[in-house]
Amino acid sequence: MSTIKPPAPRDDHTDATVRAKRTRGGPKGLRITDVAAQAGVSPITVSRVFNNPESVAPETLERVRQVVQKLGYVPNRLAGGLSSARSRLIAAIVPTISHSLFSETVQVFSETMSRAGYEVLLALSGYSASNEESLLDTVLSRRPEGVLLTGVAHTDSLRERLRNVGIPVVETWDMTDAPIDMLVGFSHYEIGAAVATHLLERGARRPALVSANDARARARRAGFRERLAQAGIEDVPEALVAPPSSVAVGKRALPELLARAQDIDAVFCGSDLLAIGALGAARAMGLQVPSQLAICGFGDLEFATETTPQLTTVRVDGTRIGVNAARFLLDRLSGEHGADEHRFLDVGFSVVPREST
Amino acid sequence: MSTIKPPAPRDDHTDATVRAKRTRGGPKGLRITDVAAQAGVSPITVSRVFNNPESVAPETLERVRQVVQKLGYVPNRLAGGLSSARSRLIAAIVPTISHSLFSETVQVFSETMSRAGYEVLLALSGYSASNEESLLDTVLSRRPEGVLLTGVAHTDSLRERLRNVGIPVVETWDMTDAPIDMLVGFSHYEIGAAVATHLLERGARRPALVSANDARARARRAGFRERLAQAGIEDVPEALVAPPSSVAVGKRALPELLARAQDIDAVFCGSDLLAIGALGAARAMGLQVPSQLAICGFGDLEFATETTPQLTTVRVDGTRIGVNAARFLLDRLSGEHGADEHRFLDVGFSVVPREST
DNA sequence: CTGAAAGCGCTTACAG
DNA sequence: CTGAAAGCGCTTACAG
Repeated sequence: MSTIKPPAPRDDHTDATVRAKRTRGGPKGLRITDVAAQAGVSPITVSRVFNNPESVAPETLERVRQVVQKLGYVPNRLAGGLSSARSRLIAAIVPTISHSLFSETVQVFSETMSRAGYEVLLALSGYSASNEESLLDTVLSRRPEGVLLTGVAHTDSLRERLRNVGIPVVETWDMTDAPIDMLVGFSHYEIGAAVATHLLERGARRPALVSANDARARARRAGFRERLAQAGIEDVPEALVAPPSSVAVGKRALPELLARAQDIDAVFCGSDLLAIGALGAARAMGLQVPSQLAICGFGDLEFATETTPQLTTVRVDGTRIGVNAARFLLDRLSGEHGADEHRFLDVGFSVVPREST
Repeated sequence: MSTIKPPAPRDDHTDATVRAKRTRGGPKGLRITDVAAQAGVSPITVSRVFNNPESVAPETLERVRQVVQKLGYVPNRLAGGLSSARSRLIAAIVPTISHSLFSETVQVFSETMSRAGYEVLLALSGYSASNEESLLDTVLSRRPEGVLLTGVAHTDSLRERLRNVGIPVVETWDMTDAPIDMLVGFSHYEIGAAVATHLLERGARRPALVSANDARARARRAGFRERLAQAGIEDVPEALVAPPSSVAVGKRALPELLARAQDIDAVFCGSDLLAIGALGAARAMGLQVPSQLAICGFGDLEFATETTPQLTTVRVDGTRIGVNAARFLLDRLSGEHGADEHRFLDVGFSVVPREST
């Protein structure tokens, strides 16, 4: 009997020895080699069962799948992603999902991506462009294959970075001539103008504004003011409010405005929640809505139509944005559309006047 | 001159050669070795700059950071996670985030996790336990360090799997004696009972129910019916509705109920949206709310308080759930609390009667 | 249809 | 405070 032991012929043993030597972490989970050994195939074949099952013989496929099932093996996508440079991850950076129109977009975006085999990494930026930029770095560390962004007001550095990494990007919920890559949105400027037109047509003489101060709110404000200016109205009382917009904030904003200009006869609010708050305040002050004071919101939240028929609102299709943003990304990822094809979709909006409800 | 070329002594060169040989994917992004070379340190030191900066000399730290900044290097967390067995990922599996109370929970959960250096993988299960189970596998393939689950009604196989992987788990938005690990929620059964009590106290003699058919809705239904049974009311007209619950669905449900039992004087609806729909239907039928028909919702959505003071509702603190779920997970991850400490928090609820608004 | 070898880009566990 | 060696668990790009 030789005293020099030859290396164990079985992989099992070798692996165990090597692992014991390193002692990284505790007992490790199942690896592809465990499944391969049990099924009597090579690890590559197991990999194929997950990633390219058509290329595996039916019997082999079945055998491997049974072992996978029996062992409860779940492939490690950190390893898979590293090796294949395909993370199967999509990042979505949105300001917020609570009390918000964006939640609809994220919902359908996530559903659509999930159906296509991608998972969604959610990052909440809270309306700050610099915050968004630092979140992007965090998110890029996962090597996502695509990114959904909210709005078009990003830092230059974010824009540049994203162009450099070369993954597909969709900007949403806004409009610009110079998107980073693709875009699904609508014009906030046009909304402001349309609301101004609507209010003027309804006889408003002294319109006011309750608005947040983010990029999109500013665009609506600009459209609103410029349209009013065309009609000779230059002085537009404004109440700027900090996010998150809420009923309570709207309730406080209206009296403020009226204190500054008591002849206000119309208010454009940055969201339906603000509009509902303004409506509450108007009622409390004995003002008739809309006869004495017209109020317009933004977002057309489902409940608002039902509960506050006095309010005009602006309807925007967050679901359509989410679905199409996903499609744009998926088409690019599947190679159906080239990287030079900067697709663009304006989903539009509609002003929903009080009478129509 | 020898014709046999020795291996290049510089790493730079070797790397390039090796990479060219493999040609996996196109031109690769920056790696930690690129930063290391430029900064004149080893890759391990660069790694430390990101993961353990205190252990690096101040000058070295500064130098490396400058190179990182200049190059725009973003570490690859697929590689980092694989190597360290720390993915810095937390999975959140929720039924939906649109029109929903869960969006609040996800929002604060995500914010809290993000502040602690974790990212959130969002998975939308849509109220199906089997769907939830298959989503879990997808999600586990990313090797998350913790999982947030909605509700306590999971498949046995999900429960077992999750116990096996041994990562911290928080179940939320419900209550049970046998959680998988930790829990932050409240009792839907108790809510049903409390609403029944409330309606009875207000003089209801013939209460009805509009409810979805998921596990939590069933628990509320059970509490509602059992409390009514104690008061001698065994026959409770019910309308079962499919998710997603909406104003429109509530609007249709009420007439259905009344067609079956025209003497109904109170309705407990599974959500505020349903309640608002029922309110609309009641108005359309000329019924006074609450004097002729009391309506109770669930969720206490912000707008509801303001716009529909006729409705009673049940207030539940989704934000508190999210914050505490995150804390539970983080405490466990930081090692402050052992894996045997199955923490538990009942955040309770409150019935908000119509008068209080 | 299947597999052996090499590599993806990091970090661990030492040692100094 | 810093680094050389080895390994994390997969997949690619062949070859057969």
